[in-house]
Amino acid sequence: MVRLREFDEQKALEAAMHLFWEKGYEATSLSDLTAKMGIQRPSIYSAFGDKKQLFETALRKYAQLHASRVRSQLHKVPSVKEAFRSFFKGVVAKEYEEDLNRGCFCINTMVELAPHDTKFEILTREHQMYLSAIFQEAIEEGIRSGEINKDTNATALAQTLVVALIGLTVMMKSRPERSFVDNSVETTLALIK
Amino acid sequence: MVRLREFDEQKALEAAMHLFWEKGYEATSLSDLTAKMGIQRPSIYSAFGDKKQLFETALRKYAQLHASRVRSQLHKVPSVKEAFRSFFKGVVAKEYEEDLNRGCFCINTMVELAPHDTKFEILTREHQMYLSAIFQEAIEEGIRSGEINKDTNATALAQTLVVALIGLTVMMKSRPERSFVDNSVETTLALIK
DNA sequence: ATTATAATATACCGTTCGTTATGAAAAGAG
DNA sequence: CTCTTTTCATAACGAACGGTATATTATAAT
Repeated sequence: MVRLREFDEQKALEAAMHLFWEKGYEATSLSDLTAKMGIQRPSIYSAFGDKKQLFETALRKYAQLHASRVRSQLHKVPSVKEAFRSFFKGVVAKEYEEDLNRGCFCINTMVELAPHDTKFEILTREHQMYLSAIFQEAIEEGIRSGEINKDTNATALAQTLVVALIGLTVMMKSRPERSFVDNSVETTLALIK
Repeated sequence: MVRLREFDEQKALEAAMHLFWEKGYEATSLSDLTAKMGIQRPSIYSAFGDKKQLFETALRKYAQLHASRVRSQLHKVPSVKEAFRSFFKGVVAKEYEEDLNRGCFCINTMVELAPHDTKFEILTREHQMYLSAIFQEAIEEGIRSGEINKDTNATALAQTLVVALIGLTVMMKSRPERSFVDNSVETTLALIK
């Protein structure tokens, strides 16, 4: 039992995550990975397995970070309606600030891998379900506090907001005029009554 | 001047379109293409140029077919509201009927290529703008006929429906329970008042 | 029938792909 | 120090990639 690992496994994984996030699975080569992760090929294989396994590990890490980020963003403001508004506006603002348009790693994977790989179909579906549950809890809290109409179908509304979020994120990859997404956000938020 | 082309160029292009649609750009190889198109590599290059050019031609063909299909679907029923309902329900039904989940070729390209290739950023954006214009015209017709509230912002509503359509199409790639998308469709359609 | 031209089919090009065998370097255990 | 074990770096593996040179086949014009 000797010679400890010289590289930071979590740092290397984050580098891989950002690379797969930006370029997708197929378009990311092992040469890209070794360059950005700062380690050699055999180190990748010994620490993370093959390319698909590394991708899966990176995606799981992303999903965790993303879910906790969404959860905290939604509870930053006392008003639920304002929380959703600032959340959606934040997503839009962030995407328009960046030069490169990475969107959401999970959504990218839903498009690239989910249709041909059951493992990623399940993984991405469960993440969306989790987001939907987060949304639903916030909505139900708004109903209890009287901020949201009490005959609101919280489940259906949460699911609709998840779909809208996906649509927005994908739409922004084609860089439409800002007004397009702004209009869409405002119109969608009007569903929270 | 001599020896006419033995293969049907449009048939070959359609085969390429379905292949790129199903697998995306990177995951589709020239061997896949020659197999499905029924022609050899040099025939592809002489008739369609390189892989990227063939992809672009296939996507343009898809966009034309898709736009005309959407337009006709939206004008099949006299009531605009019912037209949108049957359109969205048709999209959902079709996707759940199929074994393989291809989604929309243009949306797939928005995710895979638009962020890294300006040509496809523009091409996919313009298609979404065109769809939005088709939606908007239908909404305005509904306003004129009195079926839709006259203080409706037709532009914003059309843009919102496009975003919802994208979100639905992508979400279905993870094969969620049918109720998820059904709820989402109904809630979104409620925006047309 | 011969010639010229274009489309086919075969086979191969150099690269790059994901993966791994090999050996040197490093460090705790005896 | 010596042994043992794991990590690291180099380099190579076969396979598949996108793309093309070559030669054969087929046809319209002369």
